[in-house]
Amino acid sequence: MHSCKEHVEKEEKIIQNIPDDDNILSLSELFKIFGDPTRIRIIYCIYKKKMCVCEIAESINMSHSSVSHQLKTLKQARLVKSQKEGKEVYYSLNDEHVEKIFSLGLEHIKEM
Amino acid sequence: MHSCKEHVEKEEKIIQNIPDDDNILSLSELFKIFGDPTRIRIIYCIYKKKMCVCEIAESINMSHSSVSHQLKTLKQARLVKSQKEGKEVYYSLNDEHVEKIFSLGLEHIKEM
DNA sequence: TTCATATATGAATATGTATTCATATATTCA
DNA sequence: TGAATATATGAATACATATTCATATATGAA
Repeated sequence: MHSCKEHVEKEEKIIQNIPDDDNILSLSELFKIFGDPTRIRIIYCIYKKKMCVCEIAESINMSHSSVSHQLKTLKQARLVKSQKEGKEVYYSLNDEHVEKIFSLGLEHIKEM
Repeated sequence: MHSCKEHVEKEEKIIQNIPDDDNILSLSELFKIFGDPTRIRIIYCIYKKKMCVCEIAESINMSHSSVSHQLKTLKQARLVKSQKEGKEVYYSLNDEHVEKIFSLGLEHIKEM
């Protein structure tokens, strides 16, 4: 056969198929957001209807502070949006892809 | 209106829509795997054809050791499979969902 | 067998991050 | 105005993890 080094030279075009650094980083950042159980739970909470921080915290049994921090993360990633109503701030999903990405993920783990 | 506490009592059914802990954890573990740029690059490498550790390392310009560690992670998550050929070990994708999850992710970041 | 190459892996290090704690701001109500 | 409630946030802590380094194993070639 041939050595590994020869392989790499012959297959250099593969490198061109890899998205550029910006896309790689954006993509991994996006998935990193979904890679935390608390954030998954929060997203499920507001999946069907908007909820305020207090409701979310009670529902998933986490501290208000922790939920607030994670909501900030989710908002910076533009996956949720917020809407102030009096004392309360209501959060809801901001992206139609979230549902699809979730269902694919669930499909995957159910087949494993 | 009504207080936040009243809200939570009225909406208790929302909790039932949240998948159980096992599924939440499996889902976040799955996305966590995709949440690292090195692993994303590796997956792109072996997206179309199997590659050995050495080829992957050269392609993404990472140390063999680092790539090997990450391949172990990917294999434990059952996203890649390996196949020994002589001195070399070839890795390839092990899941038809990966492609779909990636395309959705790319769709998302391109619209942001 | 000896050497070179390919891969794997435990340990150490460095970095990132989730949660908690204390505190600040804002709103509503008495 | 003062008290209670809802949310936000900086700092500290605790924990997870990506990479490196050193080393081990395995295969093939000389």
